[in-house]
Amino acid sequence: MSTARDLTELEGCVLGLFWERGPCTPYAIRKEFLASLSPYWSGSAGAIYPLIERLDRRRLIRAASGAQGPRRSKHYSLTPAGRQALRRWLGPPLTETTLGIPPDPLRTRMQFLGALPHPRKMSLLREAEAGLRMHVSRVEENCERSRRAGETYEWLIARGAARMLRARLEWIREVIEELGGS
Amino acid sequence: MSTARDLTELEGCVLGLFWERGPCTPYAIRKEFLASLSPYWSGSAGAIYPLIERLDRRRLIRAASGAQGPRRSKHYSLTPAGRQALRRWLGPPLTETTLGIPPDPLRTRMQFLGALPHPRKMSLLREAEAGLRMHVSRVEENCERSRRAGETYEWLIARGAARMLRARLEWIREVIEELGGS
DNA sequence: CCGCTCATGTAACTGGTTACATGATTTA
DNA sequence: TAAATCATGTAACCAGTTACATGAGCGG
Repeated sequence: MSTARDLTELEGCVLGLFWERGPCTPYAIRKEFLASLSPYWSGSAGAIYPLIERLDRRRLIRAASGAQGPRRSKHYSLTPAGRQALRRWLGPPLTETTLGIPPDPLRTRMQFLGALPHPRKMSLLREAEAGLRMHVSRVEENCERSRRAGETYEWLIARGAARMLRARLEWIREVIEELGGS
Repeated sequence: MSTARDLTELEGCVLGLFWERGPCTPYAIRKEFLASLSPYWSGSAGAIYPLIERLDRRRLIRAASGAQGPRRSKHYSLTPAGRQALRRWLGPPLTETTLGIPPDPLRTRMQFLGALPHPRKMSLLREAEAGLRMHVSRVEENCERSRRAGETYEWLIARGAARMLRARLEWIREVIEELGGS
C-alpha cells in the first residue's frame, strides 16, 4: 500500500540529514548543502524551505515539541514515518537510476570534442586535467582528515568521491594520449 | 556581447548530435537518447520536441532547406550560430559543475547507510555490488565493440563510463569490507 | 543606535516528466 | 483492412533556480 509519491534525491537526503543529526533547524540543513564540495547540491533557500514544508505536511518530519535552543528557530525532527520513508528511499531495492551510469557533464562534452579545432581541443583537455587534479587533491585531503577523525561514514563518502574523480582524471589522460597527435 | 542564455546539458547535447550526424529529424535525435545506456537521458518526447522548437527559435538550428528523405518529416540542421553555440558550450572554459564532483545517487545513499539495520544494510551492499558488476560488463562489451569498429570517440566515451562504473564497484567493495563486521 | 549578517521565507520562472492525443505508415 | 508502431506533438504538473524581501539579533 501507500503509493505516497517517491522522494526526490534532495528530499531523501534531507531526511537522511535529520536522521544523522537529530532535531535541527532548516538552516542547519541548508548549511550542510552550502558546505558541500559537490556543485550538485546548491542549497538554495528556494529549494530547502518549501521542501521542509512539504516533508512537514507529509508528516515525515515535525516541529520538535520540546523546548529548543536559543530563540525562535523552529527545530524539526524525523517522525517514525519519516524514518521509514528514509529507509525505503535508501533501498533495497536499488533503482536503475541509482546503479546505472551516472551523469557526467565532462564525459558528455568529450563526445563532441571533434567539433573543436585541434588547438582548442587540446587546451580544453589540459584545462580538464588541471582542474581534475586540483579537485582530486582537495577531496583527498578531506578524505585524510575524516580518516584521522575516525568518522567512518564521512570517510567512505569522501573516498567514493575521490575514486570517482581519480577515474575521471586517468580517463582524461587516456583521452589526451589518444588524441594528442591528431 | 551576447548574453544569450547558456545552454542546458540537454540542449548542448542535442546541438552536438546535430553536429555529429548532420541534418536529421527530431525523432532521430530522440532515438539516440532512448538508446542511451545511461538512465540520465530519458529522451521523453515532452523534453525533446519543445527543445527543438526552442533551438529553432534561437536560430541555432533550422529546418533543412534542401529536399529531404521520404515524407513529411522535418529535418533540421545546425546553423553557423548553432555551431558556435556548441563550441561555446563545450568550452574552454570548463565550469565547476563540469569538473567538480559529479552527482552519484549511490554515494549519496551510502552516507545514510547507518539508518538501516545491519542485515538490510548488507543486502543493500550486495545488491549494489551485483548491479554494478552487471553494468560494468555491459558497458565494457560496448567498449570492446566500438574499439573493434574503430569509432574512436564512441570508444573513448564508453571507456569513460566503464572507468567510472569500475571505480564505483571497487569502492562498494571497500565499503563492504569496511562495514562487513558490523 | 547603525549596520551587518543570520535565518526564513516567497514570487516568478524554467526545464523536464508524465500521460495523453493523433495522424501516417507498416505489417499481419 | 485491422492492428501495431512510428513520429510528432501538447497540457498539466513539479522540483529546483534566481532574485528579492524581511525581521531578528549582534558587533561596532
